[in-house]
Amino acid sequence: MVRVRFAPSPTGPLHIGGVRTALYNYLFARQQGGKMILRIEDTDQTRFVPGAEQYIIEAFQWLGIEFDEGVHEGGPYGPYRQSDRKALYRQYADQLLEGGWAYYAFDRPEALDAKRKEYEAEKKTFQYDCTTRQQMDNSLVLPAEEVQRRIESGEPYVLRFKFPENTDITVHDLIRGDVTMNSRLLDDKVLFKSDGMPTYHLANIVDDHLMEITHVIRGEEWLPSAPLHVMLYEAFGWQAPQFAHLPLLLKPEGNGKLSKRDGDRLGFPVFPLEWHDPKSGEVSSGYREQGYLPQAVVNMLALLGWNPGKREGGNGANPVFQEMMTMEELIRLFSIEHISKNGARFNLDKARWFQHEYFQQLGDVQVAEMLGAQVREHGIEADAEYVARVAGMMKERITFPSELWDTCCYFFQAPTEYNEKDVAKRWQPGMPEHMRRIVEILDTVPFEYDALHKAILEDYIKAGGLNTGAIMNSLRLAVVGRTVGPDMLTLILMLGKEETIGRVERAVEKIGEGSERE
RNA sequence: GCCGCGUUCGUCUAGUUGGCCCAGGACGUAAGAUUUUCAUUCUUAAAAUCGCGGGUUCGAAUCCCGCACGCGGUACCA
Repeated sequence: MVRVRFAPSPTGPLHIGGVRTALYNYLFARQQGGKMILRIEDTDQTRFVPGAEQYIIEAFQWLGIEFDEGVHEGGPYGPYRQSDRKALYRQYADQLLEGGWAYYAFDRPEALDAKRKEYEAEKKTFQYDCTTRQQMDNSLVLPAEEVQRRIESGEPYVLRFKFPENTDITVHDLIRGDVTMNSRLLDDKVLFKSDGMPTYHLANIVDDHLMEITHVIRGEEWLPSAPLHVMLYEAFGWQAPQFAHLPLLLKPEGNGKLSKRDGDRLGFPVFPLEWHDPKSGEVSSGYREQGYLPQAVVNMLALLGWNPGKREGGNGANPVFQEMMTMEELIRLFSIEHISKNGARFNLDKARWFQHEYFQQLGDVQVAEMLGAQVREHGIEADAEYVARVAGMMKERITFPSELWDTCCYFFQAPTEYNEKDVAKRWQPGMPEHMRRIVEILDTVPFEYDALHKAILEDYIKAGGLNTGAIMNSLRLAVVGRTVGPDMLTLILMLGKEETIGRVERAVEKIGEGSERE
């Protein structure tokens, strides 16, 4: 039975890189018929941010990434928050101590800092490892009685992992193959802190084992510490899970991994949900609040570092690839083998494209409801059936729900001003007279498409040798206030005879001869 | 510095056992068609000497070696 976990630490909002990691875990678990677990890794009490855990849960609910077990779901392997598991870790640390895999270290943080500075001055880097631990203040060099005395007197200490001196440690990674590092280059990581909490490394391994995790799918930033984890499993005599280290998500331009700063600077969210920082009061934008559909975010993220391979039925010489995929399809098509090894650069244009595609897939009823709500927000009472017709007609030009009102507003209210550039370009001398003639036509000809088309486009414009673009765009300007929008006659029919005539007359009055304005 | 990972169109990528690849798709870009306008839609185009340099081979994006560059790690943070 496959069991995977997503294990964030509640130090702030969830980054979309983290969302992608969780998504891949989820897709894999679902496809394999396994379980997906949410574990909160809050062993660093100093970095705890209130609200972060709740934010994480809410984000996944919005995205449609479901957990089978976890802080919010409960489950047979709980508790799922490491601070609630605190009492559990010490015995495992002791087990390591007994087996000679760990030792007490009394060095104070200040002493270690000083040591690092000292090395730095000589352009070297200090590392607490097999080459230096003999010179440090620990149970490897101190007499047993002295160690005992210091512990009993309450002197603070940490427990460090004791790496064997010169052995190659190989991590088998599902994405990268075998990665080998020599233990002499690895430092004796702290496993148990002086505050009585384990560090990530210890807690993570203990919990993964206890929770019977079979596959660890996590970010590439963990690859350098994977040998430590492998050694830890060996020290405990436990079977290690399979590892898969995901490529990083890179910023859209320049170098480095995607950060909060980039989002703010380049104008796109790096968080699924809007986040209000409780300490600084700073607000960071979220995909949800910007109007992105969760399906679009999921689809876009899934393809950043993974692809489904060739589409079934595509011909060999010119393969076609599928990009639009529902969560169900992603689950069916997902495979660790198709995860790429190199970092993926985040692309805002592609994200917007997905959003447009998914917005088009929304049902007409749903779009009508969105539009209806915005109409009401502007204090306008409109017939539901009319709103639905407008929504159906305008949907294809919309990417974000927030654009709905702006692109459809003239269906519900007459323009109060006329776009200056459009006036300058289209409202040529003599235009008021043409508009008056069109008002006449509107008033006398049967108010239906074919009749209006014949009377305006053919009899008046074409037969009169007039410029279609100039007249029709001026008419549009008069009716909607700018020169964008759907077919003019359809629009007129939607608005009704009186409303249209009223708008044209008002425009003539307000714009006048146009060219003489100001 | 040291260790590790990576390197195919501007971006995401296909390419899994070397020949069907003078490298395919998508986004973006450009042009055209459609429309009275904008958007949509459709068609077409430009766009990678497969990081560089050597090898192996009849034949390499695909195998080997070296180099360069980028990224990650190097905390009593995760």
